[in-house]
Amino acid sequence: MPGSDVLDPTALLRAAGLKVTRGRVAALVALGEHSHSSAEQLHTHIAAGGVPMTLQAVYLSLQVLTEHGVLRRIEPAGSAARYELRVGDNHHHLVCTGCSRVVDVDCMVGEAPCLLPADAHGFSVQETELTFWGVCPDCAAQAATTREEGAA
Amino acid sequence: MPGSDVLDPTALLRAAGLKVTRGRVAALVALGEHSHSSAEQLHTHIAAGGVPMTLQAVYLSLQVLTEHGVLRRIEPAGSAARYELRVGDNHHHLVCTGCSRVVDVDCMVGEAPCLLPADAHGFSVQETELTFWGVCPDCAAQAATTREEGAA
DNA sequence: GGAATTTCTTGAATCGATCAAGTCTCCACG
DNA sequence: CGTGGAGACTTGATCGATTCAAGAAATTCC
Ligand SMILES: [Mn+2]
Ligand SMILES: [Mn+2]
Ligand SMILES: [Zn+2]
Ligand SMILES: [Zn+2]
Repeated sequence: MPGSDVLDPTALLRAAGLKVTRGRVAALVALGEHSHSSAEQLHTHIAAGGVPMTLQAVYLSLQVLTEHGVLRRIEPAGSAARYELRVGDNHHHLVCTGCSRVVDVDCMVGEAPCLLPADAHGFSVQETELTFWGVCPDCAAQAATTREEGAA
Repeated sequence: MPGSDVLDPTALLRAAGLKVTRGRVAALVALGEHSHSSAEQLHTHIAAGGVPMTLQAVYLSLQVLTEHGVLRRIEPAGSAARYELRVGDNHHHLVCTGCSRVVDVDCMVGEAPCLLPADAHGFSVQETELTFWGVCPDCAAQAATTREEGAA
């Protein structure tokens, strides 16, 4: 079924004017399968896929891809930077305070920027970063189990 | 004029059940005068105020004060953690992409949490963190000057 | 004022990320 | 095809922010 592939790494790289290399392709594929992963997580996934690649090479690829707008980099407080392929769509993130899992949250108000401060203090606001912190279902279940065990 | 003091470090510490020490008082006073400062900036301010205190001691004090809810700690992406005395009022921050300066932004919708995601994905949302990124007046002026010089 | 508790100092270590120099790969051109 | 040169990748060092650990000093409560 041609065209059913969600991601064409080669096309993405060519469109960005970047060389098509094994490492970059591997990084893009890994990100397509594991969005919001850290550099180390991606390195692990890439290695598991059979592509030999240094962690530093992963960092380099992610840096270049981010600089060229192919990737988006987010830095939730208290955890390593995460990367994703969704760029330029003004979506937001929900971060679990237990396991640092990150999931996408669409903007609830409309187009970008979906929110502006009441008083900008003379700043020219270019980006509205909205991060929700909470506990994901898995962590909530785990906490419930732990409480039961403690009470028993 | 008794009572005109904006901050009583000793009372704050006692209320939190913490020992009143020179270092903690110095940290609170410095924060009162320089909100949203980093640990190193606070250390510099404290030293300038004539109080001998190690950078590590500043980190320890900030950690304890944050754990006890006396301080709030924020971690803007790409810069060191900042601290402030405004706790529990659900206000937000405006960060300059040029100099990392941080200023307060009051919530524009109402009480906490002033915003909730359209789809919480099963998470129990506990905190809504909203960060605006932009360029502050000083940096904008500086950029304008630089451009003029470049054009001249 | 003195003992017990905690905080502070000194120094090392950690984590995530970046830098630097040399080697290897991609790809445009012959 | 075959090759040359820009630019990726590897290896190893380095960095900044923060934390950890053990002993010395300070604070609190009697
Ligand atoms: Mn996302
Ligand atoms: Mn603030
Ligand atoms: Zn979780
Ligand atoms: Zn600025």
